[in-house]
Amino acid sequence: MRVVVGLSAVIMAVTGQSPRILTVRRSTPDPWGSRASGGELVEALPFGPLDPVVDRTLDLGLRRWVREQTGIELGYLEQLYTFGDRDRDPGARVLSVAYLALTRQVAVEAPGAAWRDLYTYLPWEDWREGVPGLVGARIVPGLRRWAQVVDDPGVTSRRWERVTIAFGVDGAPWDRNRVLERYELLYEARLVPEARSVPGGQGPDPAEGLGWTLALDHRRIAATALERLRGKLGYRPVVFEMLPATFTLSRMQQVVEALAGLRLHKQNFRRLVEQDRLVERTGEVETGTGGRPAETFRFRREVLRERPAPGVGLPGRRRPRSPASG
Amino acid sequence: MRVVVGLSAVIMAVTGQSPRILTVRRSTPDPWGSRASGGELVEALPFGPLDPVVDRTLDLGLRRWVREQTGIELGYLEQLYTFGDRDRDPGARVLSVAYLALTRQVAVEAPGAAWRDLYTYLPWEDWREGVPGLVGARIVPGLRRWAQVVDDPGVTSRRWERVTIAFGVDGAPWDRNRVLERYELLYEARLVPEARSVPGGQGPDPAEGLGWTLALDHRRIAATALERLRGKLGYRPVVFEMLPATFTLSRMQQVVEALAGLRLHKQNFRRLVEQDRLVERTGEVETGTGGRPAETFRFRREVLRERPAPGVGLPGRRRPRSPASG
DNA sequence: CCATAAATGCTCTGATTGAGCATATCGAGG
DNA sequence: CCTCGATATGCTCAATCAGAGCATTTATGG
Repeated sequence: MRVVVGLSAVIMAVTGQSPRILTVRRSTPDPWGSRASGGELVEALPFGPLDPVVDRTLDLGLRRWVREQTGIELGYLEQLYTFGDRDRDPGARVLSVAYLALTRQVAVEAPGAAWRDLYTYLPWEDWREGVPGLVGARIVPGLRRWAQVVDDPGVTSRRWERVTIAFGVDGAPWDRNRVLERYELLYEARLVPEARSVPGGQGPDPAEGLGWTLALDHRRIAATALERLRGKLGYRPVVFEMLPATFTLSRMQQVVEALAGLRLHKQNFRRLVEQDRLVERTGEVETGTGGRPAETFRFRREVLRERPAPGVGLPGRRRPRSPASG
Repeated sequence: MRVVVGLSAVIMAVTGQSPRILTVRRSTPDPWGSRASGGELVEALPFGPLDPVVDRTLDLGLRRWVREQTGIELGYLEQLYTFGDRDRDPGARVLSVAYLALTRQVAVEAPGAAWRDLYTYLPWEDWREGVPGLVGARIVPGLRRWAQVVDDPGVTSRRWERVTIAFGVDGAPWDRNRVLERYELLYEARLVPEARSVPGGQGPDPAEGLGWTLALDHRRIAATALERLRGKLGYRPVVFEMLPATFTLSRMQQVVEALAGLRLHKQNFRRLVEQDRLVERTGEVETGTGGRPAETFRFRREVLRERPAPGVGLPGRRRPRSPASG
């Protein structure tokens, strides 16, 4: 059996309050073929083949076809994970090396390409307005059922433990970084059918499906990307890849909140980034924000030489204060 | 050009004070061929092909051939990175998916296989006895030269900035997690020739080489593994994968120190893991340690449901106290 | 001029970290 | 039996930090 290697990209930006990813439309049965194959069109992450002769490195290969397909010249790029389950794509053994790219949002002229709100696909990850309704309404019940349908009590309890840890049930805290674990639980419990199991799969899923689907296992790739990015926010200055050269602290906070999926205390956020000397004032102000004009800042590169792990300092490193009951 | 996919494994354990990795001997020119190819023998990470028909997932494929080749049944396993530079292996386009496996040390009977101290290959990463001598003696001078040989002052300053950040020069702090960055700098500066550039490459490098070499880019893979593991120590209970079911806190500290490459304050270490309820007492003691008997502990699984990111809490999150001069 | 909306400044308190001093307990040697 | 050396384990102190909330400044729109 022949092995085919492809490269997929999660290209992320933040517009307004939304974390966005770039998607394209591809035909269902043969995502490798061109639009001619006549199948149904589904939304997918941009992906392309590795050219083993031309592309000196995997990174360069990805940059090449992203440029060719969308006109975007990628900046920050990082390898995420290589997916290669045998039944991923029936027919051939497809290995797909997934990448995460961060960018300021740019217009894309490619046909079929669009920036979509990431939480459209992973709605349970957005806690900015509090616990998302569907966690209590559908996810937890669904997962409880999944844990309980098996006869073996050992399996049930192992499954349920995973649920509590991943979704913060039963007094466990919500860990914003366990994005992939959550996705995989939902997948195992068949609450988020991947596209191959839902031939029609476009738009919000019928009946049981949660969130919108993407082709193949692309939603899993998106989850991997979000997990990586959330983790990295805290110890590498990646936010700045998604901000213009100068920006207000409010804007910066907005971007962080969009990615972390939670609200932050404004004054503390400001104190942290200033005290950590992650940014410096430009001296300019930005007016017209509806209130007092905001000073603008820029990333202070020198921080890289001053602190070991410069990042934005999100909450949650703290031990929960002694719980009432053990 | 045909693409070949292989799987390599960094199998780690800690014996005594040493973090070890499992290595095998392979013939130089054709690492894929069997021992018959007659070339020189070099040390390499264990690796094997992906069987696209048999192996349902990449993980399972790796577990399969590790079992077949070494008899080891792997436990904790995590994908690290996929290496695929074109000139990685002259001749074919080789894609190698690298994995990190953690284990308690076990005897391996496979011929040519051996447990080696990881710091044999990356000696500058071990700060347990203070700054390793070769950092000041050879690395920093070598990198300074590398930064300065170019004419373009922009290049020089960018190179030097990378050096200061990666190696903690010029007042910058040493960041134990930037393992890969350090390796890549040394590689670019040709201070750690990879095996293909050193046909004889076994044993401590002659003249300029730092540390022992491994076949191909396997030393880079080992660096990637160490970086990942050091990072994860702090927020996932991975140490326990490398400890027996019950252990003393001193032993646990020893393992953490071996991996993190630094010494920890004993009383604080103990306070942290106990206070974080990462472990619980077994009630037993272990005698014969040369002093007061040590109580033994076991991993407290429930911590996963109590804290968002349970790990061992290494130093370094704190801001450096106001430096004498800005 | 007044109300509203942001942006920014500051304070308070409990936790948490980094260091160091002090005590307990075992084995070996006299 | 007593002392010493080696660990293990307990506890305290001060500096720093995180989480919350109150207060002030400066725009814009009646």
